[in-house]
Amino acid sequence: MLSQAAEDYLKSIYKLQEKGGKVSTGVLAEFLNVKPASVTGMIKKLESMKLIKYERYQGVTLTNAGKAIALEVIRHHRLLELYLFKALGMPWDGVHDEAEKLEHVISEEMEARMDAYLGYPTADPHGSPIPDKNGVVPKTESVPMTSLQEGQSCVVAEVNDSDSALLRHLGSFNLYPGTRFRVIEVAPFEGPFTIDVAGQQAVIGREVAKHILVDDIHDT
Amino acid sequence: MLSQAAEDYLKSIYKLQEKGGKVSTGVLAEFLNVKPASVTGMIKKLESMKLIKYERYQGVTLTNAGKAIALEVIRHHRLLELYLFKALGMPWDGVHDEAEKLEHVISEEMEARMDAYLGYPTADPHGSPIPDKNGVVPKTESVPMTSLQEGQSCVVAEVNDSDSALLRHLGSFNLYPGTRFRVIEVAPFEGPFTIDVAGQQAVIGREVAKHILVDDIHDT
DNA sequence: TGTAAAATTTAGTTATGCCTAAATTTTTTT
DNA sequence: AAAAAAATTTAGGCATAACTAAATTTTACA
Repeated sequence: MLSQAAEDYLKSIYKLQEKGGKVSTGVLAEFLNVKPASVTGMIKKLESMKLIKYERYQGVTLTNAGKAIALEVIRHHRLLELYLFKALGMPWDGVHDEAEKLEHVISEEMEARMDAYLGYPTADPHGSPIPDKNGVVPKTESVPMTSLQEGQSCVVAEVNDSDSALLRHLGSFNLYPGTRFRVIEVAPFEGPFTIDVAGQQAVIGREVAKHILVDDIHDT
Repeated sequence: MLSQAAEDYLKSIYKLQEKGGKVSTGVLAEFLNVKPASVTGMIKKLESMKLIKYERYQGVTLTNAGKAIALEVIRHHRLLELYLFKALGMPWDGVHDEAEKLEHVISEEMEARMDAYLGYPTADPHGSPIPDKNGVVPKTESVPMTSLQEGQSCVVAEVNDSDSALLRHLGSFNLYPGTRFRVIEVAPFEGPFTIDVAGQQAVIGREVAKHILVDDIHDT
């Protein structure tokens, strides 16, 4: 059985790999909040297990076996988030931390039962796609909110799930996945976005906007 | 934060203390499936944290602080068992293993939400009492099935939750907590019990009967 | 292109919690 | 009460996964 630490490394490598760019020792260390020297150690271990490929001073890549485990953990995480949200009514800014702990310990049986209870969902409460049991990740074609122009309307597709302060902030504007809004104004020089959400105006800073992916864009 | 291993020690000490008799290094080791030498080590650690009291070569006792943690873990375990059984429909012989892992990682928030969902229950699917949030354990006055006489009728109060083969066996006779049955015959020389459960006869061996606690006994 | 800066790896340490084997203490038996 | 048996503790190791500090390799720039 794989350790929780190892599972976290694989999950992190997957996420960083997804964002593009090479997954270096330093980037991984930063992401996992450990020192680079510690990452070197775990990399060797995972490499010896054939879960990643590694070239000294270069970076890591997941093997098929490693990717399968990463996706399994991510599936657990997102199913748990949605389950805790829907079945237990936990707030969307609280489910991430809980899922982070539970994802490593639930059985396949429990995973399957949550999946069935939820009706085989394809996205968690933050809009992130839930890989299916075969490791197939639902396709999405969402883009960062920062690429929007004045006058465009769109639907929130996905928001970063790990920053609960951000999530509470978005919640205060009713900016949940599925919510449609329209860009009223984009302040010049990388300034904030003023948007209209269900008749209410809200001002969203650049940094926040980077963490919001949107979908179904229309020019109005 | 206390390690999972330490929590398991405290929980085990509590359970062994409950059964009466001194909780010696050897008994704890046997119960936890580790070697006595390992127990000595953890005992020292828990003692230094003032969670247990210990006298060399004598045995351990929980302090109030230690007992509080033990009861918290047991509360998690039993709430989880009932939750998995009721909310996710997991079989009663499967919930123990899952709860064993989850009990160490759920938050107080999740505990409270499961508690509310379940209507503040006082017993798990195997009839074991669920301590409340203040560590108060519901009183029960059940006795081992082995103390029954021929002709007596009673209700199943509690069965050992950790032996899933036993649970499946009992399930096949519909012997769940709350089920009433009557003793038809007790074979001599420590022999098996023949009982009547809802019109069906069943033969229950001594060893199995030891793991069944009963309640509400009537002579018929 | 050579040197300084940055990134990475190696070497050695720490903490947890388990193990075995040997030493010690307690209990039981004769 | 002494000797044998049983229980417990000590001593020394192992694996995991982190850390710091020092050495090495790569990259970047002047």
